[in-house]
Amino acid sequence: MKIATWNINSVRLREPIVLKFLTEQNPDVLCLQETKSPDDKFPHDGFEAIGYTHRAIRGEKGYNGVAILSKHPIENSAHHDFCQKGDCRHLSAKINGITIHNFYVPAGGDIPDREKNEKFGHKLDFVDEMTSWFGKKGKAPAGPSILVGDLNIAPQEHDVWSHKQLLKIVSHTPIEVEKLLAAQASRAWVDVARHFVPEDEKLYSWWSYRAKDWEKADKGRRLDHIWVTPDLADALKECETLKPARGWEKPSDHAPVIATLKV
DNA sequence: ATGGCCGCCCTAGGCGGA
Repeated sequence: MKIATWNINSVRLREPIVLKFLTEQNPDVLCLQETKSPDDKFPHDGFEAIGYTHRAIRGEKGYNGVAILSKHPIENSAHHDFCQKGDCRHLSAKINGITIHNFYVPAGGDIPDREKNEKFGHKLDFVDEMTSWFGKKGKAPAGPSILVGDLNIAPQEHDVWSHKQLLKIVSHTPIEVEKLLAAQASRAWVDVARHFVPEDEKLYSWWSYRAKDWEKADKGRRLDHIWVTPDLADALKECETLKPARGWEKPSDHAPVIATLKV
């Protein structure tokens, strides 16, 4: 099973490169974030035509939005309303007996202080709720699971271009990292990218639109993650970040991350 | 931090992204 995650920053605008990605990489499942499309305007037809005949979508106008495209039947899909905002930041689907969670964690605004910036508070509360929901007393579904998405936190020193310069920048502050690691511990989730790439090697999935030359500057962050429950760890075969996709025509600022499992 | 770019929306400046 090949599963991919990609923050697409408008699925309608970027339908052509999503189709290119699906055609070239042929994943079984693709989880999208920031689709920025209400459900009645989701571009189903192109995905249907190339074999992604099973889809779960949860979108809203203008912001957020998540979708799961699959070549295999979706046995059931569900949504958990983190922070009770009624927004579109989580969607789960059971495919081939595995529960897949697709997350778009709040970005958190600019100031890393919940007293001065309520978006930062929302982000921290969202990740706390992930920890409790997946914890022993939580209501998240049991069994083999894969958690993917734009978690908007780069936890490790070499998940950012400069650990020192980003310590006070939202996405890499110690409080965010602490909370993300707690969420990871809630089910002993295995960080798939780091399962294959040593911790002292730089690894990014996002490069800002603002850099004049994103590739040359290479000031990236690893914000997009794939986690699996420990019962799936032995099945892990490979994990790739498709960096060239960041340079495709009219790209997203995120690159897709792809994991392959022998299941 | 590079705050220089993107995409969305009651089409145009404001909001959100990170």
